[in-house]
Parts: sequence; structure tokens; C-alpha cells
Amino acid sequence: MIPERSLEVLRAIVQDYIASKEPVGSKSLVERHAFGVSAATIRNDMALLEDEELIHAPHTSAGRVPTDKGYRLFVDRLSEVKPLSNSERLAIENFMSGSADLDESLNRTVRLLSQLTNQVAMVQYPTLGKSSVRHIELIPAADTRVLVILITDNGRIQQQVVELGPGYDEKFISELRAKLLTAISGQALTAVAEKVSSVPTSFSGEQSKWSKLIINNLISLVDENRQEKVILAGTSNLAKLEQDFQGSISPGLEAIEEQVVLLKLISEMQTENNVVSLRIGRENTLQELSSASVLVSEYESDGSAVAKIGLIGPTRMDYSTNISAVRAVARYLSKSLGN
Amino acid sequence: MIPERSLEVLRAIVQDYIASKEPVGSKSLVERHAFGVSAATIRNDMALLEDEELIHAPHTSAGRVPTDKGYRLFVDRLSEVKPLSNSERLAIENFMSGSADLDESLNRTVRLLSQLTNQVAMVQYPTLGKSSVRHIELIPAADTRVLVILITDNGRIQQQVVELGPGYDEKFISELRAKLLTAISGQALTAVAEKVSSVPTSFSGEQSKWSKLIINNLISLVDENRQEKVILAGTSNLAKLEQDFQGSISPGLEAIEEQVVLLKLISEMQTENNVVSLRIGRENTLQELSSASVLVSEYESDGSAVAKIGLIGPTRMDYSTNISAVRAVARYLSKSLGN
DNA sequence: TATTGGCAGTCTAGTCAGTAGAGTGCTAAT
DNA sequence: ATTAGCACTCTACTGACTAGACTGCCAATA
Repeated sequence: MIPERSLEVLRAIVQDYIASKEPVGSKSLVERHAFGVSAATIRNDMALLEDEELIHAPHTSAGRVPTDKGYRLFVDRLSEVKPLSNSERLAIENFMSGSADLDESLNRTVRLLSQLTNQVAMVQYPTLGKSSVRHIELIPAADTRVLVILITDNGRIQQQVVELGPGYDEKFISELRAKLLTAISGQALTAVAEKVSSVPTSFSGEQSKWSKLIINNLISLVDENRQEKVILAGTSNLAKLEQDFQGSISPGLEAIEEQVVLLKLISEMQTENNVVSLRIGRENTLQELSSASVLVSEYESDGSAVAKIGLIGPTRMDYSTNISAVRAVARYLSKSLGN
Repeated sequence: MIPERSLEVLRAIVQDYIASKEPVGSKSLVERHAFGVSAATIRNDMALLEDEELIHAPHTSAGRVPTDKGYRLFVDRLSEVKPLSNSERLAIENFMSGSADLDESLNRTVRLLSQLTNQVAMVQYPTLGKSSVRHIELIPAADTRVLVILITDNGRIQQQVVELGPGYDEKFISELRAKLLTAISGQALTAVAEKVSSVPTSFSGEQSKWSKLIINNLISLVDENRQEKVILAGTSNLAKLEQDFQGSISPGLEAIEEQVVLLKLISEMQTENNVVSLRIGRENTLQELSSASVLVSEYESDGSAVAKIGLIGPTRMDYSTNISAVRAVARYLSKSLGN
């Protein structure tokens, strides 16, 4: 069992190190914090913390730096989640007000989060999950083309241009449109492919061919919904991370711009409702990120838990503030998507 | 007049410096290039080039580095535009094939350009210019809301949810839809606000109120089209720029993520059809970018010249390759948007 | 027993002097 | 016009030395 004061010392070390980015020594520690004991005593405590591998000395006569384990203990037991300041709260509300479609909302949100925290923020698109078709629309465009529009009930709008042969008529389109609507309106996205399969059989000749074309495109739109996607903001904050990837710059940075890597990263992290989950340094399975920390929380779109939002920064980050920022933004996003 | 061989020397200096990132001296120059004269002669030429302020010595006994003026002369007179390799050409075609809407096309394009050049790429959204309304659609959603969709003939699709009071009926919507269609279908975007102004008067009571609401939203969608926008890709390549912003990292980097700054930057640069325009170092009016170069070209959307695409990188960049990359990508983009 | 002051020891970061090497500029010869 | 050669300059590196920060430990103290 680690005595109370030693934990206080750990807390102080973490805080000072986050602020100064310099290893912190026993002397400056007693100067900046009112422990009521001498530096020598603190040194004893620090020796204890070092035995426990909570802090680490870069070299013999340097100050100490928290280890991943130290940060972990700090967030789990020592830090209180700092409530957002009023101005931050206000910023969030301003930012998120105004109706917008899914893309726009996610874009705004992720930029907001990166601004609040000064880190790289990321948000995952909702997977199709329980969402369903709100509407589909076929719009003739030019002479040989039809625009297929799919609207899901979480507000996402997608479209695709389909090139038919020449000479289809508008009546056929509106007929097909009606049939499609009755077939899949309100249906879960997962069910679309099946529900729609019988539609072409009710047409003949060229019309059957056309309807197949259109339906294939419709299905590919649905699939796009299933396909996961992550968007980023504040990548210029990567520059901060960089100092920590000592020496060669690129390894982690480039990884971060890779969709696949991000998706893997995000999906590996288990989240519970309204709890921010956290990987510190080497806790990340991606070794590129072994000197970075990743925060992830869930948000809900349309009532069911669907996707994740989070941020990436140096292990030496302000956990209290960032955790509450992620949590707050996730909550507001859920609310704003509740519509 | 600068003699021919001196220009050759300048070319060699630029090339070697781009490749090595080290100041280049007379000796290594004669070793790497077959000038057929001795190092001493080259030194004389270099003295001449230095008089002309085309190259510059960081310190007395160092090699030489091209100045902005030197780069300028190099691109204007000495460099041949390097044709793209087959694999690059292939990459472009692959990347851009497949029909997609405007957003998707621009997104792909800008990512492609950043990958080809390893720099930060940017693309400006087409301004409304000569584009016109291809279609509008009103779709009832939930009980109190209507979804307004605007499709322009350059393929951009926008939508907005309008909250009406409760109890509108579908018939009113389809009536309004028909009126709007006849009023503005095929009209230039610039004309929409005017053409549409008389529509609400043909309704009475609540319906008039609703139609005003919807029309206001429609106009705001059109305005959004007027509002300029730039998207970026490859911001992780900013890390490369960074070394050149000696000392403090951030100044230029953060500027680059600012829409306003980028728009100003892009719009200041005059472009002619199919010519890549270029600002080198201090030629940039933005002093944050005084050690960066900016390449911009036009692309056409739907037949009329409308917007720009380009990239940002260190002055020490491979101009020949990058210029041809920008030009090629702009041309392909125009072609792909020609539909 | 917990705390403290003090001291020796260790390590970094900075300064200084000295050196090797790269590169220039100039001059005299070709 | 070109070249070889030489003196000179400047950087980058090295090793030696020092100041300062910090630790670890020990003996004294409350």
C-alpha cells in the first residue's frame, strides 16, 4: 500500500510535468507545493514511487517523469474530472447549435473538440447499426442519367449518379420510385438488399435492366453506410506529438492519417456509455503510438449507441481537462443527433 | 547577361540542393556534374551568380543555396516540366475513375495530389459562377419537418432540414415543389433569389408562412454555394515545412489550417488556363509563408473556369515534378467534372 | 519511527580551446 | 578564359573542464 503523502507527491509530479514538460526534482516540488515537509522527505517518497515504477528518472541526477503506469494511477485515482469552464460550455453550445445534416454535425464536432483540447480529434461515422431508410429519391438528370438519393434516419444523405442507356422515360422512373419506396421505406439498412431484390422482376425488357442498375447502385450506397469512416481535425497539433517521437518524425504521424489504422485503433477500445476510455502510452497496441495517449468515448446517434469520438495526444497531456472535454462533446453530439 | 555555363551551374545547384538539403560547394558540383572545367572555374561562375543574388552563402566557407530569385529563374528558364511517369499517370486515372459527386471528387483529388507530391495539397470549391440549378426536391420527414435538397449542375448536392409548424400536408409540399421547379429549374444560381421571390404570394395563411420559411432556407443553400471553401490534404507533410520555419514551429502551420487565410492566398494568385502559377518564398504576400512556395492552377467545372487547386511546400521542393503533378491533376479533375 | 540536514557522488549542459575539413577568393601562370 | 595553388575563413566536432541540479544515504533529531 502506498501511503497517502506519496500519492500526493505523484499527483504533484504529474501536474508539474504536464505544465513544464521538464523532469521535476524534489526541491522544486517542495517549493511549488505546500507539503509541510522537507525536500529530503519527498526524496524518500520519490524513491518509493520509483520502486513501484510509477515514476522514472531519465538519468541518475535528473528529476522524475511519470511512467505510463504513473499516469494510469493518476487518472484512475488521483485526478478529479475538471468541470468545463463556462466559456467552454458556451463554446460548445454555440458550435453545435443550428440544424445540420450528419456530415456537417460530425465535422463541426470534431473541429470543436480539437480546438478545446489542442489535440488531434477524431470521430467515427455511425455504423449502420439500427438505422433505417427514411427516404429514397430518384431524380432524372440530363438525358441518360438518374440521380439516386438515399436518406437514412440518422440524417445522412448520400447520392450517386447512375448512367442508364438513352431513352428511358420519366414514367418508368416514378413507377420504380414508388415501388422502391413501398419496399424499403422505414426498413433497416441491413434489410434493404433483400427487400429490394424482387423489384426488377415486375419490369420487363430494358426497364428491368435499368431497374437492376439503379438498385445495384442503391445497394452500394447502403454498403457505403456500412463501411466505416473516421474524420480528423487539428492535425497541425501533431507537431506537438512529434517532439515525443524522438528522432524520426514520421512513424506515428503518417499512421494517424491512415483510415485503416485509426479504425482499428478506435474499434479496439471498449467503451461504456458515458465513460471515457483511455489508453496511455504503451497500453496502446499500436507501437507507433507508444508515446501517445488515446481517449475515446461513445456517442449515440438516434437513440442507440453507435460510434466513437476521441482524441490523440502526447502521454504528457492534461487528462482532467481532456477527459471532461471528450465526455461533454460526446454528450452534446448525442443530444444534437437525437433529433 | 548571364553566360550559358553559369546558368547550367545554377541549375546544378538547385538540383543538388533539392536532393541533398545541404548547401552545395564547388568541388562536389564538379564531381557530380560533367562540366568539363575545373572547380576553380565553377567558383568564378558562382561568384557571378552570387552578384546577381541568385545564390547565397549561409556563411563564408559554406556551399551555396539558391535564393528565391534563383528558384524563380530556375523554374522560368531552366527547368523542363517533367512528364509524369506511367505509374503516376496510372495512379491518377485509378484514383479518379468511378462516378462520384462533387464533394467526393474534390476529396479524392486533393488526397491524390498530396500523395503524388508529398506536400500539402489544397483545392477550392467551385464558386457558383455560371452554374445553375439542376433540380430541387422537397421531402417530408417526420411530422413537422421538410428536407430541402438543392442540386446544381456541377454535381453539388446540398440539403437542409426545415422545421415547419405541425400539420402541414403533403399536397401543399408537392404544390410548392412544382412551383419552385418551374421558377428556378435551369436558372443560374445568381438568379435564384429573385426568381423565387414571388412564389409565397400564391399561397395564403400558414402556407404562405411555410413557403417563406422553405424559400429562405433554399436561398441560404444557394448562398452557401457562393461561400468559398477550401479543403486540404496531407497536412502531416507540414512536418517537412517546419524545419524551414526555423525556431518556432507554429506560425505558418496554424495559418494554413485557417480557411480565411487559405482563401486569401488562393484568390490572390492569378491563374491562366492550364498554366501553373507559382509563388516562391518571399514572393508570398503572407509573411508566414516566406519560406514556403505555393503552386496553384485552375480547374474547370462544367465547362467554365471556376476554381483553383494547388499545393504548399518548402521553397526547396522539386518544382519540375510538382508543377507537372498539379497541372495533370487539375486537367484530370476538369475532365472528370466535365460530365 | 518518521523526519530532517548534510554531504558525497553522479549526471547534464554549457563553455572553452583546439583541430580537421570543406569551401572560398585571389593571384599568377597558362 | 581557364586553371592550379595557396592563404584564409568558417563550421562541426572533439575533449577537458565547470557549474548546477539532483539523488542517495547516513547519522542526528523529535
